[in-house]
Parts: sequence; C-alpha cells; structure tokens
Amino acid sequence: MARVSADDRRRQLVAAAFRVIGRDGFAKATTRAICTEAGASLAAFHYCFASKQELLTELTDQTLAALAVARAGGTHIRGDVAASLRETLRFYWKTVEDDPGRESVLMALTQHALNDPALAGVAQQQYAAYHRTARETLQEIGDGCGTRWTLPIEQLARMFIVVTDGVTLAWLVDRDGAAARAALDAFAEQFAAFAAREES
Amino acid sequence: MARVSADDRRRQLVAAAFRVIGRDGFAKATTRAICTEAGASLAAFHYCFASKQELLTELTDQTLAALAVARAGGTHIRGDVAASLRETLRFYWKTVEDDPGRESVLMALTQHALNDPALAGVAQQQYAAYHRTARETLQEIGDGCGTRWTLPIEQLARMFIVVTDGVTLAWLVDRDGAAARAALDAFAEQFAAFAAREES
DNA sequence: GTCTATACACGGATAGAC
DNA sequence: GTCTATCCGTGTATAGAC
Repeated sequence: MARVSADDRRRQLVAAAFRVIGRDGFAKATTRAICTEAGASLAAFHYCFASKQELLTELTDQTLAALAVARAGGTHIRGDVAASLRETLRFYWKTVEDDPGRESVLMALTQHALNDPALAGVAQQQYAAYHRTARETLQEIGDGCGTRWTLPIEQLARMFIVVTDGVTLAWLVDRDGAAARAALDAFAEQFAAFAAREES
Repeated sequence: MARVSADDRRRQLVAAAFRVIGRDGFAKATTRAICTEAGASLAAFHYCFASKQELLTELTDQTLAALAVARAGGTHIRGDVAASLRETLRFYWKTVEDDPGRESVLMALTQHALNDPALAGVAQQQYAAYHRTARETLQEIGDGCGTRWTLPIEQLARMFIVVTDGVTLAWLVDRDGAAARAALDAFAEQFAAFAAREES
C-alpha cells in the first residue's frame, strides 16, 4: 500500500464508507469492505480510527456538513407565505432526490445511534441541527413575508422536521416521488395557516 | 435443556427477541442473547429458524398484528372533524407511550428492512398496513362527521402516516412527550381544513 | 509515521453425535 | 428432536518491519 498521510487516509475511508453504505447498504458496510473500497489495509484503518464507531461519528459529521452546504440558501421568499413554504419544501425535496444516498445514510445513522449506546448523542446532535435550521428558515420566511407565526417557532420547527422526515422515510420505503411532492405541497398550504399578517 | 416442541420454541424465541430488543437495544440482540433469554440453546434456535432474518421477519409480523389489536377501535368520532382527528391522534399517541419498545422495534425493523436485501419487502408490507389503517380511519371520520375530504383519501392517508411517523421518530430521539402531543394537536387542526361539509 | 502480519474474542451458522 | 463441537467472517488490537 502506498504511504499516505493519516489525514488523507481518514478522508479516503470516510468517503469509501459513504459509497459502500449508499451502494450496498448499511449491513454490508463492514470495516474490511470499507478498507477494500478505499484501497487501504485493515491496520491502516485502525491507525486512523480507534474504532468503526469513530468513523461512523465522523461520517455523520461530514454528511451533516455536506447537507448544510447543499441546503444553504434553501429558504425561498415569494411574498406569499404559502408560496414561500412551498418553494422551500420543494427545494428540500430537490436535495433529497439529487442525492438519495445521503438520506439513506442519515436515516440509517439515526437508527443505529438510537439503538447503539456507543453512538449515544449522535442522533440528538443530528436533530438539534435539523431543528436549528428549521427555526432559521421559518424566521426568514416570517420576516420576508411580513407575517408573524401564531404558534411558538420551536413548535413549528418541530412540525417542519416531522413533515420532511416523515415524507422522506415514506419515500425511502416506496420511492413514490409524485406522492411525496403532493404531500409536501399540501403541508406547505397548511403551514401557511399558522401565519398572521404583522400588526405594526 | 428441556425438550420443547418446535412451535413452542418459536414462540418463546420471538417473545424473547422482543424483550431483548426493547430492553437492551437492537445492537445487543444477538442470537445468543435471545437464546439465553428464552432458555434455549443456539442449536435449538437454528432448528426452529433457518436464520436470524427469519426470526426478525416473524417478529415483524407478530408485532404488526399486536399493533393492529392495540389500535383496534382507535377511531374516535366527536361530531366535529377537528375534534375527531385530535382524539384519534391522541389515542395513537397513547398506544405509543404505553409501549415505546414496540415503536422502537418497528422503527428499527423498518430501517433494517430498507438496508438488508434479505428483508426486502418487509418494510413495504409494513407501510402498506399503515396506509390501509389510515385510509379506513379517515373514511370513518369523514362519514361519522358528515363531511367529505377535499383531497384524495390516499394522499391524506399518506400525510397522516407522515405525521404519526415523524412525530414518533422525533420522540424516539428526544423523548419530549409534551412537544409530541402539541405537534399532534396542531396537525389535527390542520388536517380538519381538508374536510368540507357534505352537500346532499 | 505508516504499513505488514498475525492474533483474539465474539457473532451467525452448521455437521454430526446422541 | 436436541445438543456439542466447530467453522468462517467481523471488529478490534498489537508487535514489529520499513
């Protein structure tokens, strides 16, 4: 094996893990499979990472970071709250369909984090990031459209995540994109009911 | 080990698997742990089940059946569509909080079914059952309140599952029951907007 | 500092004795 | 029909070559 810096190895291995999970599923993503994909030896793996859990944690971090980039500027203001919500959710959906593997991986990571004490906290961190993003998005839409929300923004953010998460999970099961888009549009319309014109 | 009929062994092992997964998590539910819990030997396991996957499939079936029983009569008619939806969702939530382990197990099973080719079809079957139940529930509420739905009932059923699923997943992560109930109540109110008084 | 080789414990699965 | 002994793959660890 070529001598590669530990930093590069880490990147290679994380990228390889992402590809293997996306292509063959979480179950097939053994340490040895990841090493083969990355062109590294087993010992090289354990030289860079203390354990497989450490790689999974790093994978989660990087995937969430990539997600943040993919969804940067994802808030779309259209004057009308309903239209803004619809556009924003449609943009969200575009990022899902552009890279379904990422959603698969994130969903699988959440599940494993919930069941595996060694990954405790990873799921919570993931959802904290989701909720923060949702709160910001709703804030921007409210401000941009000159309306206020009639429910606490934390509650609306949770509902927003419930919707995106639920739609994504259903789609991962049946891959019915048309149904997913229709559901998102309907939810956008309904969310607009929680906005009231700002009194000045 | 006592000589037990294969049928009884199967039941013992499935029950033991459910207890272990609920108590120690999916990761700890090794075949050996399940056998110990059931008071059976490893070979007895493989005499009853061809593989661990087969037990998981059976566990899914039985858990879904138990779910159907727990949620039988879960539709609550209150005259008002919004109130009916709220009561029905609150009843759903009661079944979740009464037996959180079951939701954990079902969620974990869905995820494994999505990633493991050996369990292909299990997730789809699960969601088909969810959607059927949701359709029936919405139908009953519409009929009972003398209203019709302004969107196709299949779409509303999907949205219903999105909400219950999303709320449940969020709760499994942060265990915030108050937030879950608040979200469900708000969604019930939203859903009522898709009902129109029946013209005769 | 990086890789080779090897070892160990534990997981699922199975052949074959009783 | 049930159990013992064993196999192979996986995660993890480490001693030592370069």
